[in-house]
Amino acid sequence: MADQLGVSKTLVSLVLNGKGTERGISLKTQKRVMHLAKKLNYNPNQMARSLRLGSSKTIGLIVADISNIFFAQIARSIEDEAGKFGYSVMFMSSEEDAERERNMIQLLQDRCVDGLILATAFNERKDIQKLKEDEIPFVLIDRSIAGIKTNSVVVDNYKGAYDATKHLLNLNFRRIALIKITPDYLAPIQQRTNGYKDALRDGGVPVRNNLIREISFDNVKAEMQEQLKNLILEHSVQALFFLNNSLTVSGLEVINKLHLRIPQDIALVSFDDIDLFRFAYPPITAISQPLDDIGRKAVKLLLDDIKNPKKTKTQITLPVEMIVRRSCGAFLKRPDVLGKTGE
Amino acid sequence: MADQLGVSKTLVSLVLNGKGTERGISLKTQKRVMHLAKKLNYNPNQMARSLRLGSSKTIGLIVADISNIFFAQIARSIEDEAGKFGYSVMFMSSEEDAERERNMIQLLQDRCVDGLILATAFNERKDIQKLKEDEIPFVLIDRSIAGIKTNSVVVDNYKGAYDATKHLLNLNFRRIALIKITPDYLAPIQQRTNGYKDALRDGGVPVRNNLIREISFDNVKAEMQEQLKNLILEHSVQALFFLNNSLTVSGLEVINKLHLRIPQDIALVSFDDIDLFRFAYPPITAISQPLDDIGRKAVKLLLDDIKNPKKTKTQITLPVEMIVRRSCGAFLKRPDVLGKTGE
DNA sequence: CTGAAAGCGCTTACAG
DNA sequence: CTGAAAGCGCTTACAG
Repeated sequence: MADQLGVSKTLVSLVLNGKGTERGISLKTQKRVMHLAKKLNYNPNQMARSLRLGSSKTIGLIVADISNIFFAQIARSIEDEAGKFGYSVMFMSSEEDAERERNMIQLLQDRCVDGLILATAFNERKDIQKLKEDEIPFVLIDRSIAGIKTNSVVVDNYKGAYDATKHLLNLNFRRIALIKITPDYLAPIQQRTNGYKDALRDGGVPVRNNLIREISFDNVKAEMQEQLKNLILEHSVQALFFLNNSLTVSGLEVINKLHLRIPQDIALVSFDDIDLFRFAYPPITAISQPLDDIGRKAVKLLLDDIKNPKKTKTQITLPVEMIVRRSCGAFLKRPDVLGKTGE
Repeated sequence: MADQLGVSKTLVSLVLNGKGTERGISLKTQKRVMHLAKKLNYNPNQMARSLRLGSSKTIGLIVADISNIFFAQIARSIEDEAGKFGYSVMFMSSEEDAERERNMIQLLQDRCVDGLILATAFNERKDIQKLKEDEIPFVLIDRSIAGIKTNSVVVDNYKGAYDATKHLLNLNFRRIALIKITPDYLAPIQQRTNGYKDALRDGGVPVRNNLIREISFDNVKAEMQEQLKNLILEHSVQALFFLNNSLTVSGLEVINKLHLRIPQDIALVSFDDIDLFRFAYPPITAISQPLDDIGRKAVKLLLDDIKNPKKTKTQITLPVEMIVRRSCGAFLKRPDVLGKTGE
């Protein structure tokens, strides 16, 4: 510590925290302190600081899998936005496992994060309720939990799915399968499923439950193959609606392996758009989400909440956009396609 | 604190840290402590612990951009491996900016990380030298720094680039351009460039410096368009070798826009393989890197170094693999292609 | 077998 | 205008 100056650490601390003038410390002394601090490249130990202040200037981020481009991109914007306000971020991947997530939250709390951003795998209110009771600031992204008021920034899943399904319907597809991921209690999955069902009904097409399939998060490859084979070969499905990007990628793989042509043999739409879909053959029609915005808004909400824990929580729903490419034959509309897909 | 038991916090601390028996605390007391700890869901404050112990069980990760799938995947495996040993990871994106990176290292040090994993943007030995002097454990990934012994895990860039170029040569391409990113002082870029040059020379093709182009990290889109146009239209380039995945993606975009066919009008190879390339049309031939292995090995090296700072540093070079797909016409070898590409 | 005390490096209420 | 002291929540050397 800089008692090389013959002053107390109190004084140094005061000056370094910008409370110099406020506390009436002579400008001369302030200058001296600042100067030496710079020269010594002195930075206060954040650990000690945090311990004293009870705030670590760190936020925790838990997502299903940081290597999924969807979350990676959100993580990037969170890091960026948080950084502007002097916050660092610690990330963890829950792998859609609630128990793992519980541990991670504990870990993060032990590390005294000031707040949490969660794409939570929790289905029950209980866990979230606990967070509220513990009064740790947090905001839910991507997935909200029904029946409990929290900060959240999600996307209009219902509309996205409705639009995607309607798009398929407009192109005269009738046998449209839905491929979702388990755990399927997650809000977005349910909302998307509802959008699909309602669009079907509104289009006069009955919802067939055997065209709705679930694939588990940790065994996508094997199950996808099985399900698609069954769906396409035995249930004459004409179009596929995948509920997230990894599902679509994996589906694409299987379709290739089966030597099926898109959209002639099978059409498809993806919820969640990634670079790959622009370059795939053919380019994939997808519902695109405003990832940067999700991250940015989440940080804003969180920092507000940290500063002002008593304020009422706010729910943000961001719009999605359908990017029509060629995986449904939208730009083709050749009679043979139409003929084939009509029922 | 659990003085509900009528014992001292010394005792509690001892028991919780597994030093109970070693210190001869009665099993009965130990049980009682453990029990209450569980019941109260008591977890020691890591902040205080770290302050006392001088170790935070946290590692810092700095990469150019966490949203690049290349780094995201490495981050995932780092998180995973580190987690197994009770370490959490804090990440930051340097955007290839050395000054930014310097700040981040400082930030991370202030936060008392136990060690650093860096895909560094530094070109000078100086910065790395400083890390060594400060005796903060670290390991370099993806990029090593010439002339200084540090822990590092990188990939055989020279061989990857050599193979890719030779592959192109074997298919009778002669006018092969190299697209790299600036800053181009980064070791991998240089090594890859050398691999390209040597393969050319060994194949009896002179190295033409005007076929080697640089694109800056923060302005890829605009520059790519300009460079490719010039290269293809004015320098009759037949094949493109992109030095990383974002370059390739951006290149693909421009090629599409120019309505050029791959590989008939222009062939290409990418260093670094991503999902997209399997599904692109046509699928892209690429040099694939063992991402998980990079992350895992980096963590191992780092934890070793933390435990044993005096040990000599170790350099790991992992092999790469060329995945031949169809962007060079490898599977076609139609006479017209061969004829067209011969010089 | 168990506990009182010191100290990790800060910040801030209090006193002068 | 400046400083001594307490305290954030731990761990550990020391004493009994």
